[in-house]
Amino acid sequence: MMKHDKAIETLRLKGHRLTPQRLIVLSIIASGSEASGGGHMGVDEVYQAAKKAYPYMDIATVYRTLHLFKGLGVVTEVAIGDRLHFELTDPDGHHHHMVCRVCHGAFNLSPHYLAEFRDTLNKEFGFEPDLENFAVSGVCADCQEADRAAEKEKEIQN
Amino acid sequence: MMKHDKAIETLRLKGHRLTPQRLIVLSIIASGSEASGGGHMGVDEVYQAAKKAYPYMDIATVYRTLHLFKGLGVVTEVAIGDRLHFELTDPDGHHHHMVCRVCHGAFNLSPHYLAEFRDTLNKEFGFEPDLENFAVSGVCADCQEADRAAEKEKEIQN
DNA sequence: TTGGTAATAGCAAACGATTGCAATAACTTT
DNA sequence: AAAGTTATTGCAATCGTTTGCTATTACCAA
Repeated sequence: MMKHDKAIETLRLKGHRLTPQRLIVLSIIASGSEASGGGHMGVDEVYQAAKKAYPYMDIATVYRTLHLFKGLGVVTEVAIGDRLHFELTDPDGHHHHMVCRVCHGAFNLSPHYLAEFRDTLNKEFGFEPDLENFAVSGVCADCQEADRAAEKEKEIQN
Repeated sequence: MMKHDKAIETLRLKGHRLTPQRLIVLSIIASGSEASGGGHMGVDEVYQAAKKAYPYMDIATVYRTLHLFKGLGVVTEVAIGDRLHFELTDPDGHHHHMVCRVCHGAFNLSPHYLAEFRDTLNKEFGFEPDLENFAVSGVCADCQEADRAAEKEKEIQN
């Protein structure tokens, strides 16, 4: 609710137009961030929901709107299993993600785990990393466990 | 030359067939890694070169071959500005990349800068990150400098 | 050396994502 | 309130990449 209004204000301040399509996408992302699991929404998920509210909605508009919001810092993009997902930007400061390559789950990662890494790249190479939308791919604890169990199963069969 | 033979051996050992297409792609990647700048090759770059050696070469074959090689550890994939690039895997141990969002340049990053980060994720969350193909996006020192110069230029005009 | 078989190549269609373009509609100005 | 300006939309074409299918071909065994 509050974030909603702030996002709309941001749009106006930067001279962008307040179209129904943009408001729809915004409200979908906002609701998605509170309901269901994780808060991330896939682009098609957003598109399908938007079509319900406004049947002429085009997928290109969804993409353009999400990228606009991303540029304004209203939403955050996170790549989950090679597909783009979006969520409302965390107002309490950015967080990062660990994305499991097996189950495609996304886990939050506090920024302080990366602060040192950023410092090092800065000082050693003068390189300024984009860590706002940072996500590491890997395998989560559960999937590692499941994998170990499957390995054992295999051994028994031999 | 040497890496070449080792890669071919790896193919055979894992039961993959030695097709002319695969040998062509391998030699192109190998030559690309030595010549020109950086050693990374874009997929289309590989495709165009492969067509010269074998005109019937298909882009799908190039993709499938590169992914096969990647799975075997023969080549390393690095995402440069949202496009996939490939290089022969560094035999002296993996290295990582810093990719500049502005000039699309890729800079090598020694693995020891990430060792601590991996340890932390492991211990804190049980998460095993995929750092073999790790690349951070950001802005390199030169482009930061150019950006600052452009800013100054702008101020003078006002 | 030949024949059998399974992996692979080539083609075309499909995917998710982006872009060019003409028509529309949100904002500004009067 | 109406007209003008310009951003934005919807559509279709296109991008880079992946996938299903059938014909081909590398490899193994006889």
